[in-house]
Order: sequence, then structure tokens, then C-alpha cells
Amino acid sequence: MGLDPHHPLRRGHFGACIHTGSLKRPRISSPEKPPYQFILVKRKGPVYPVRVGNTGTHIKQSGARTRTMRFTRYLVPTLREDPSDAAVTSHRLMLRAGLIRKESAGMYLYLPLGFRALRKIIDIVREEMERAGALEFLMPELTSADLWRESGRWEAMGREMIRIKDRNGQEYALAPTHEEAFTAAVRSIVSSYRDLPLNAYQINTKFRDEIRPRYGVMRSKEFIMKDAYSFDMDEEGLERSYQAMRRAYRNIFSRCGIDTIPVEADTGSMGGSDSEEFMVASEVGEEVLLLCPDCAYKANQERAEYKRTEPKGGGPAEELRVVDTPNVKTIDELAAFFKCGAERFLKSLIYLADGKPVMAVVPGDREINEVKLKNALGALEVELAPDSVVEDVTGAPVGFAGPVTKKKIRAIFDPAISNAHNAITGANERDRHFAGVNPERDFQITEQADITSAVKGDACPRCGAAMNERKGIEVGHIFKLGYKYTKSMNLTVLDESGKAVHPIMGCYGIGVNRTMAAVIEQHNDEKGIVWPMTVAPFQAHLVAIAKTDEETAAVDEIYDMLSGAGIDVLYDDRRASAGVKFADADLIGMPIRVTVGKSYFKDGEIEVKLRSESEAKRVPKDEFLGHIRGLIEKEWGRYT
RNA sequence: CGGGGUGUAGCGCAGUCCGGUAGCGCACCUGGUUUGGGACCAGGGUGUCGUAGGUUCAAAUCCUAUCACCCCGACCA
Repeated sequence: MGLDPHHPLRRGHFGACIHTGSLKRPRISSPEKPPYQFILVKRKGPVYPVRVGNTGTHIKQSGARTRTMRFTRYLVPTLREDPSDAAVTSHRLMLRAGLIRKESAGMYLYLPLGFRALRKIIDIVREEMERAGALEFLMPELTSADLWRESGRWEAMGREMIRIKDRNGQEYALAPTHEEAFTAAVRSIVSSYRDLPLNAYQINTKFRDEIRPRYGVMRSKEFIMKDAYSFDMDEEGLERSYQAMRRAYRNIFSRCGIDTIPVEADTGSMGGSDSEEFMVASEVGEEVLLLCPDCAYKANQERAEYKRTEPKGGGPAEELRVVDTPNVKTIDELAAFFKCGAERFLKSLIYLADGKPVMAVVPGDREINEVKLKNALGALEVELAPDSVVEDVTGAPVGFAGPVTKKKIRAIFDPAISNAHNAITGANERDRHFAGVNPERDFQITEQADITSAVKGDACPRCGAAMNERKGIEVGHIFKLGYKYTKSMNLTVLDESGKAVHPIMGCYGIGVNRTMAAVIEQHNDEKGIVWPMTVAPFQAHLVAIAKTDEETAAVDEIYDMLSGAGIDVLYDDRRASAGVKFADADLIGMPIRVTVGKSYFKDGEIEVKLRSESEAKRVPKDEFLGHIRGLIEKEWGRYT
């Protein structure tokens, strides 16, 4: 059906194009229609949470149209200026585009537009989890202290866990994670090996009393997390569950349109063996990653290994001698005093490992990696010892500690120390250092472990190439938990022989809000957000540039046509100038922009533009729907 | 918790040094003219100047205390 340019504005002009009954619906835009229509509808039934569309399809089969997707009925409080407290791109754009507002530090509310995007991400997560065979639960947020006491974490979690009491003095935690809750639930439900393997997950709020919330929803006190827990009979089963999650995570992030870098990670206080974090490379990332350019090695700095290349120094071994070093304490001061490089010094720091003093000895140009140190010592907590303890165990003020000592203190050495030659170190005496220090002769390497951080340029532990450093945002983390919870909380099932055995667990998390922020970090330009089709709040944004009631009615019909065809469309029907509308459309960033203005009223051509491209295309009305559908398919296909 | 900074209208800010009873831009409301990249005219202030004390004839401004928020650091399943 071709457009008759002489009568483009006649009502019913699109009749042949419009799906079921779209013309019979009342127009809420008519001045005599009160705006409360949609409010009544909303109050009738559950409106939260709402599934968008049919699972697995991205163009709805029938037009479940509502009249609330008009700007004049919707709520898109865009900000023309940058909020002063937003330091990073995603935070700034989320506020400006009217997706979120701050409730207080570390707590954000989602406005309708922002919640739609969040829901799109949640839907993708849910689909991929279900596809991987996981079962969705919903756990309480308020968890009793007894649950945490069983695993020993009521004490171990520290102040990060928010604790409250009810009127009877019963203690609870606002759950920061749900290992205990799921273990207890499975314990009471499952009793046979026939019920395993089981992967139980939920998409729910988590509470953590972050020391410093920052970067908007990137690090907040309250956030939505998808957390999953797998229970298997043995390690082979766990490996299968783990690999299934590994695949699911890759699918989830690629469908959300973000490039992630999977890296080897520390398993943290959870214990366990294999662990992989999904990182989004970003300047505002809070994690440091070491990436090998030549092989596949990628690791979080907390864990990254590196080859020690420092050669054993040349020349004959010098005599051990004492040097007066008045007030020379720091490595920089020492390097200046001795006129040599920082690597010549044996940096010796006193830590408290679960309260007991330990001397950690590393090359002077290296940073101690406290995560590695903690793991090497088998400690739950390590912290730098206070000055008083340092003086106590070394017999000297801070700055003069060294491994050459008769004092009895546990000492742990980085492997590079065994290559030290004629080194310089504190003499455990005020204002004195030893020079000509050599291992084995002057001190014994009693314990050796990798306790320093790899940095840019260090040799890859696999292939030896110089590694690169990047900052990353952690959006997902999977790891093998082992038996920690099933044993401490005594979860057992009967095996084939009727014997009670502890299942082995895995744990898999995705920060949903953080993923949304990461999407925006990767998809924006100077004008605003550029949503990937898969997570965009709406698929299309219809901009009306109409002057008369007739023209307005004609644009309304385009809206009817789109929404009637099952396309998620946000309709800017405001009486505002074109510039304002275009600027807002760019800011909130729906993937397809449809402009109906003079080119339509004059030539019957609808203007279609991708947010990610600068050129618009004029499409005749009879090709319009097909064109839009094609664009949606094409854009959707980019992220699957 | 340490260091730095900021709290004045929905947002961005000036006014604080030197006390005199609150202002600018945008947004918002009313009427009109406009309408293809953040229009214009006319009218409208929507504010316990973060909070509580104190000094003073008089406090956004000076003093004291306190709270909140932001940045850097320490910390972080």
C-alpha cells in the first residue's frame, strides 16, 4: 500500500498496517480524557516485578500497549547540567538521563526508565541461569544471627555486615551474601544424592556497610545481586557446575553488550580453589588486572604471579658491616643515602597475622601483597603492626627492622630475597643499618612464599612476556567453595551406599546494578547513553515534531502502529522544541530514533536513525514497520 | 578512621573575607507568539541559607557544637 501524498493526515490512513484493534482504543491524549486511566489499571493488579515481553523473544507477539509510554504521562526528569557529585561517566549519565536518583550516600532509587533497563538485565540473567539449569529462589533479607554463628561468620564478617535487633533483642543481619541461608535451606530440603546436583539462585538485594560508597551504583551499600550456589556430590560434579556457570556468565555479559575480561582471582575469605572474576576494563575500576599480551594469562593483582628475574648480583660477597644511618628510614631516603637502587634493600615490615607478629621481607622496590601474605601465612586477618609492637619485636623504632636478628620472630621471605647479594637492611637498632648482607650466611630463609604484587612489565608466570596492567570493574565472580559451609553447617545427603556425605559447593555472583553501570561506561558518547538493543529501556524513541492537531493525530497513529506491532516505544509527545526533544533522545539513548515531522507531513517519509550512527534514513510509511523490525533484529543480533 | 573540600530554590552556582534581612542561569507555573538540534515576550519565587546554640539593635555572613555529602587514602564475600 503506497502513501497518498495528497491525504497523508487522514485518520485511519494506516489501518492496513495496524495490528489487532489498535484504532479502537481510546486516546488518552484527548484533552477531555482525564489522566487517571493508567493509575486505576496500575492499582488493580501486581505491577512489580513485571516481566517484559515473552522470554526469549525481543519483539512482542501482540501489542500489549499501554498509554503510559508517552512523555507527557511518563516521567523522564533529565538534567541539563551535570550533577556536581557525579565523578564518573556512568553515574553522571544515569543521573542526567533520569534513570536513578540518590536517596543518600550509597543508596539509590530507580526511576521507571532506569528500572526498565535494570529489568532487562535481570531478564537476561534469569534466562541464562535457567538455561544452565539453575533454580530460582527468593531468600529473606533479614537473616538471624544463629545462621551466621553456625558458620562462624557472625564474628568473621566484621563491621561490613549490618546488624540489627528486633524489639525482643533478637539479633539479625541484613544479608550481605547468602551462603549460610542457602546451605541451611538445602539442608532442610534435600536428603539424597538423587536431589543433586542442585544449583539454587536468587536475584535479590544485598546490604554491605561499605566504608566508602562511591561512583554511584558502582559501589553502594544496598545493591541487587544474582547469587547462585551449587551443590554436588564430588569434585567432578562441581567442575561441571562451575563450567556451566562459566559459560552462562559469558553469555550474560555478551548479551548485555559488555566486553568482560575473565581473570584468575583470589578466593578471599571464602576459601576454595578455582576462582574467576569477570572484569570490565575501565579507568574507574577499583581492581588492578595483569594481562599477558602473548598468552592467555590474566589475573587480578591480588593473585597475579610473576617470574622473578632479578639475577644474583656479581662480585665477591662483602663483609657484613654496620652503617650509621641517622634518621634514614624510608626506602627513598635509604636509596639517596647509599646512592643505589631500591632493589638493593631488604624491606622488612612487621605484620600482625591474627594478632601474632610476623616479619615480611621483600625487595625494597616491591610492594607487599597483603592478600598473598594472608594466604601464605594461613591467617584470617593480616594488618601492619602498630609502632609499639614493632619496637617490641625488633628492639628499634619503626624503619630499622631487618631479618638479621637474634630475636625470635616468624619471618617470611619473598622468593626474590634468595637472590639478594650484598644487600642493605635495618639493623634492628636505632639509626643503624647493615650493609653487605647475604642470605644463608647472615640470616636463614626459614619460610619462602610469593608475597609481593606483580606490576606492569613483570614477566608472565606462564610465558615470560612483559605483562600489561589495566584497571577493571568486577561485575561477576565465580568460584569453587569446597566443603566450608556444608561441613561447618553439617549439610549431608545419603550417597548410593546409604552413607551421609557432605556435598561440595560452588558460589557464583553477579552485581546487577554494577553491570548496568558497566554497560553505560562502555556505551556512551558526548551526548549521552547509547544503549545496546538488548538492555535498552525501550527499543525505539518516537519524536513528534507536529504543529497542528492534525499533525499530532498523524504522529499518534505512527505511535499506535509501532506499539501495536509489539515494539517497545517511548513517545515524546511534549509540546517542546525539536532541539529539546533531540537532546533528550540522545541523552537517554534508545537504540532507534524515529522522527515524524515535516518530511512526513510533506513527503510521507518517516525519519529513522540509530543512536549509534549519525546518518538518518528516510523511509516511506509502507516500508516503515518492516524497516524498524529489521533494525531491531540487526541490533539485537550484535549482542547474542 | 586520617587528609582535603562543599552544604544558599528542582539542577548548576554567586553572595560569606568586610553583618543591614537573599540573588543569577537553567528548570518549573500562567498567558501569548513559536517549533527540524537545548526558542521568545509578559507575569510568577516555589528558600526553616544543612541543624542547634551563642554574639549583636541586626547573622547566609562572626563564634561554638553537630549533621550530611563529595574527593584522596586506609578497607573491601
